Amino acid sequence: MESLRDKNRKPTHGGAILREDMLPALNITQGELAVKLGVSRRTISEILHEKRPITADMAIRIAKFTNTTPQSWLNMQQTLDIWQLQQTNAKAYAQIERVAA
Amino acid sequence: MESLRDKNRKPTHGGAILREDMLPALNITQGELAVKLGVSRRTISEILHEKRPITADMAIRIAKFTNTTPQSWLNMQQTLDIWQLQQTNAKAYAQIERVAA
DNA sequence: CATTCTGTAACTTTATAAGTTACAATAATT
DNA sequence: AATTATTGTAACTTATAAAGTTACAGAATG
Repeated sequence: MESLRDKNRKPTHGGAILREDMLPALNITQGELAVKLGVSRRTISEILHEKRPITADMAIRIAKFTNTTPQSWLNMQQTLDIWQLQQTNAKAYAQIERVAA
Repeated sequence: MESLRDKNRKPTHGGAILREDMLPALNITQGELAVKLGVSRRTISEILHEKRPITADMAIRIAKFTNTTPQSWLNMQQTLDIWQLQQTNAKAYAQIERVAA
């Protein structure tokens, strides 16, 4: 079974939102965006391709430029980070026992 | 003016919750907690003293052990990260202009 | 007072975000 | 079609920081 709310589904990367929704609307090149945000073109490119996380610093920059909140970007990243760790560290986490409620 | 909701106030570190609420209730030593979570005693000590962030990995470990959610711990950390960056990088962020809505 | 627990210094290892430069490939413009 | 702009990415470097280990002094506990 699959659905939009499938918990096992890989969460959305902020870069996808940026790439699919924000950038087209802004009508701006990656190079221009990089200058606006004060980062390198490479950083922008890699975020758009979901090759690196949106860090707290990047979230603040993107948020300011786009009139959104840093939290909205970081929450996405966080959800993804947790999902990824649960995949890669499943064994380690399975060893942790819950305390009695 | 100061209040609990003061936006300029430094946000709470997850370590404070752990130190003040969770640990006392659990009746467990730092060393024991470290073993339970599968990390070093030093890591626990420093988190309790708010000397390091609660990373995604730590959030998952703490959450599993205490029957809470990784998100709740990471959200706190995130809010703190953003607050701290806005203090230290204020100049850089001030340079970023907002796009026309 | 003896044992346990805690804080932290010193040091090492590992990971990774981010920058710069460069170049080939693709896309857009005239 | 030819020119120019834009993009993706490799190679390399730098900087930061999370986490571990060991060790020891001081505080707390029994």
